[in-house]
Amino acid sequence: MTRSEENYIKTIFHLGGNDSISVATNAIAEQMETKPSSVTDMARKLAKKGLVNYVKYQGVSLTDIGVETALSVIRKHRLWEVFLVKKLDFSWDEVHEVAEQLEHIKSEKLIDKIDELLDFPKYDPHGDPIPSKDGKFMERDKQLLSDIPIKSKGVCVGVKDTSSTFLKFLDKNKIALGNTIEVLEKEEFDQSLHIQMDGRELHISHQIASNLYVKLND
Amino acid sequence: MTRSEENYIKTIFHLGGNDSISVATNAIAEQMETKPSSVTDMARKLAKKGLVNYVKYQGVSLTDIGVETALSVIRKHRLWEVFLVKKLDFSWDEVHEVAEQLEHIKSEKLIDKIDELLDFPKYDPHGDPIPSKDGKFMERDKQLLSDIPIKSKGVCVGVKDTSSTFLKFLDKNKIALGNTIEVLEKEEFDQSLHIQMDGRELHISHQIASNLYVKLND
DNA sequence: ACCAATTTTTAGATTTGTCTAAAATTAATT
DNA sequence: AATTAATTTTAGACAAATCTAAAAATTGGT
Repeated sequence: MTRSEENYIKTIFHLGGNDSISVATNAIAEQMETKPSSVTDMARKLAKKGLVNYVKYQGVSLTDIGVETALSVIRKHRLWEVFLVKKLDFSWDEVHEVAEQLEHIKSEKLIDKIDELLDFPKYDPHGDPIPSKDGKFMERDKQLLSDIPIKSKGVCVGVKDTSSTFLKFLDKNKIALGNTIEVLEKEEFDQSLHIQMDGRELHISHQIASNLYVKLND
Repeated sequence: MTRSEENYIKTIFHLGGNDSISVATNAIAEQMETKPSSVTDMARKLAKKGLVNYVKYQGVSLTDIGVETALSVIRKHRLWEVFLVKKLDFSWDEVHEVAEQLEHIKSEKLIDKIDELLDFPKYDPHGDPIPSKDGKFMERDKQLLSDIPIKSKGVCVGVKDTSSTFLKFLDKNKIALGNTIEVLEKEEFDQSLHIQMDGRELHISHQIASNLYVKLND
């Protein structure tokens, strides 16, 4: 597995989801900031290796081995992110780039030891689940803050947008994973929300609410 | 800097030393297990980038910038080795391969934080000095065990051969860096040594003694 | 100083991953 | 259903890093 192959597999997984729905050449190209013709070439190559199903003009889907490979890379990416935040005091908006490099390091022992050092974390700094060594992968029961009814209470468990600008905005407003949230009121006009977060009242736009994941209290 | 360029620079440094003596194309090729013609190509490329001095048929030497680059890669390599041993319980014969990969990760913040996490170590697990952030690099005052006079006392501070077989041999015989050493007797016939190491007496061959570095007591 | 052996370079080919521009296919619209 | 629009593939080219085989330069020995 070359670095490039791993990146394609990862992208196909992110676009096609766990069930490995067929993904369009163009979509892959756009996501990876490359050209559709390059994607076609790689699709052929990965198909020959048995990592994807590829039929001309009908997009690409991951095989079982492809999914396994994707999960292994994603596991590494997310574990490194946790490492950077927990052990080296990186902030959550700085980890992505570096993890993009570290995820390609080839050593099973290394990543297992990192996992152990971190005490087997279940989620990365953005709230995304970390696949286990054997590729199990528990998507948390969560909803967008913008989708939950008024008066409901929950805990902030993830972000949808992981861009540095958004994450820094959250930091500035002391919105962090683990914070409790109650929706007090919803403005009909612009869908903005009045919420209570860890005690203090806050007014947030729909834009923000639709990029924050909440786990409702049971 | 591509990974390949960094590996060439590192090899030229190791062969040419700090003072950047001119290194033969063939020597580089042999060390890197590649072909001389490939080295020639890379020599041109690195010369154009200002990292080496290269004159046809007269070998390659590092420029100041080349030395700086080499030290930066070596610093990363050795810090990662310390990390693997101290934080992840790798043994000293397992670290090289993985460090070969990790040394190419591009993030100044990452390596500085690793340095800090390890409390700014001065030496790697094999006793080799770790260059500082600004490229300072203190070679320890040390001698081969095979070269020091009878009755002299010192501390084991490094290994010359870092092969897995040698390191495992040392482990098996409980020879470790930091152990005290006194040379009791030298066998004229085969240059083998009777030594005292951390209290117990040991008989070691010339082969072994000529791959162990000792710092004499003052 | 010459010849032979060694080292180094050149020339041309290969692989991987990428690109552009043109052709082929599929999808959408009237 | 025919034509236009969008997507996807093909064909051919390129850069990086490597290789082989042949040519050129250097070195060593006498």
